[in-house]
Amino acid sequence: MKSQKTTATAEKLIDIAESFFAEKGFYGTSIRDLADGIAIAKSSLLHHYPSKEKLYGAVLKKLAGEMTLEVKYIRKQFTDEKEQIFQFVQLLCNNSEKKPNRENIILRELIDNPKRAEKAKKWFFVDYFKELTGIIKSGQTKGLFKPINPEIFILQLLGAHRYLIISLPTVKQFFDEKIYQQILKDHRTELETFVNERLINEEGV
Amino acid sequence: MKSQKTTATAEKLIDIAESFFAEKGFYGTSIRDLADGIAIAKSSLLHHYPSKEKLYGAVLKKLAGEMTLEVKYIRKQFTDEKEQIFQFVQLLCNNSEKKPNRENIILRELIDNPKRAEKAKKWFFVDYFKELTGIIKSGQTKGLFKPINPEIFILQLLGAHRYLIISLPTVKQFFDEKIYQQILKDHRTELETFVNERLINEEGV
DNA sequence: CACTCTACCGACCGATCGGTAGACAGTCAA
DNA sequence: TTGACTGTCTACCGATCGGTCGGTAGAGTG
Repeated sequence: MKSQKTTATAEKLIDIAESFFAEKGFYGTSIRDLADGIAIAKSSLLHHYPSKEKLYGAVLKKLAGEMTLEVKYIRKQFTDEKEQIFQFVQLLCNNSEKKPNRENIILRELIDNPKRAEKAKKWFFVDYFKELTGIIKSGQTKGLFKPINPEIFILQLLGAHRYLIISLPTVKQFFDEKIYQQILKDHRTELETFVNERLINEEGV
Repeated sequence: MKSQKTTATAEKLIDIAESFFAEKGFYGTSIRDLADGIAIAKSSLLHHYPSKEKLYGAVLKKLAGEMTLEVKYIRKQFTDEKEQIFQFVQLLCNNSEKKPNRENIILRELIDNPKRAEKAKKWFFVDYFKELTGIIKSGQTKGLFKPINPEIFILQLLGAHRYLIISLPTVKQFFDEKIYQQILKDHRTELETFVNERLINEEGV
C-alpha cells in the first residue's frame, strides 16, 4: 500500500491549496507557502503536481466535480423541478456556511478565466452551469416556470447569493454582530422569494 | 502652470493602473508593467505614488468617489425613491457597457478586502453603499417599498448584476454571439422586475 | 547669479518567485 | 541480491518582484 501515503499527501495539498487560492488568489499564493503549510519540501509538492498551474487546475476540477455532483443528486432525488430549484437554494446557503472557501475561488476564477481561456484552458464549471439551466429548461417545458431566460435567471440567482456572501466580511461592520445569523436567514428567505416569483402558480391567483 | 504635466502623468498612472488591476488583480500587476505602459521609468512611478499599495488605494478612492457621486446625483435629480432605484438600475447596466473595468475591480476588492482590512485599511465604498441603502430606507418610511432588509436587497441587486456581467465573457461560449445584445437587454428587464416586485403598488393589485 | 523644487532617470538592492538537478532512503518484484 | 521505482530532501537556478539610491534637467524665485 505504498500509494496510501502519497495519496494522503496529494489530498492534503489539494486541501491547503484550495484554502490558500481562495484567500489570496492564484498570484498571491506561492507554492513555497503551500509546501510549508503541510510541512513538506517545495520540490516534493512539484513531484505531485508538476506546476503551480496544474495544482490550481486540480483544485478547480475537484471543486467543480463536487458541485456538479451535488446538483445531479438533487435532480435525481426530486422529480419536481420546483422542488429541485428550492433544494438548490438550500444547498447554496448551507454550503456557504460550511465551505466558505468555495465562493471566493469561483468568483476569482470567473474574473480571471477570460485571460486564461485564451491559453485554450477549458472552463471547469460547464457541467455545473448546464445542470442548473437544465432544471429551468425542463421546468419550463412542463409549464412550471415563467418564460424567463434560463441562463440569466441562474446567473442572477448565483450572483445574488455569492456577492452577498463575499461582501459579508466587509459589510459586517454595519451589522450588529449579534444579528449576523439573522442576516443569513433573511437572505435565504429573500432568495426563496426571488425564485418563487418566477414560478407559475396554477392554483392561486 | 508647472503642475499640469505632473497631474497629467499622475492621471495617466491612475487610468492604466485601473485597467491593469481590473484585469490581473493586485498581485498579478507589477509596477514595472504600469510604468512601461505609459512609457516612464519605474522610479518615476514611485515618485508620484510612493508604493504599489498607495497607487492601488488611489485607484479605489477615485472609483468609489465617482460611483458615490453618480448615486448622489440620482437622488438629487429625482425625489421619488421608486424612480431613484429604477434610475440606479439603468446606471448599473449602462456603466457595465461603458466601463467594464469597474465590476472586476470591485469584485476583486470585495474578495481581498477582509485580509487588507486587518491592516486597518478603510473600505472605500462605504458612502456608496450607504447612499444605496438610504434610498430603500427612505422609501420604506414613505410606504413605497416592502419591509425588506435594505442591506440584503442592495447586495442581492448588485450581486445579480455584477456576477452576470463578469460571467459573460466566460459563459458567452453558450450564447450565439449575435444575441449578445439581447442578453444584456433581457438582463436589464429582469433586474427591473426584481426591483418592481419589492415595491408596494397602492393602485394596482 | 545662486538656490530650491519638481519630475524624471538608470543602476542597483535584497527578497521571493516558479522550477530543476541530483542524492538518498524505503519498497517491491524478479 | 539486485535493480527499478517512489517520495522526499537539500541546493541551486535565472527571472522578477517592490523599492531605494544618487543624480540630472529644467522651471521658478530671490
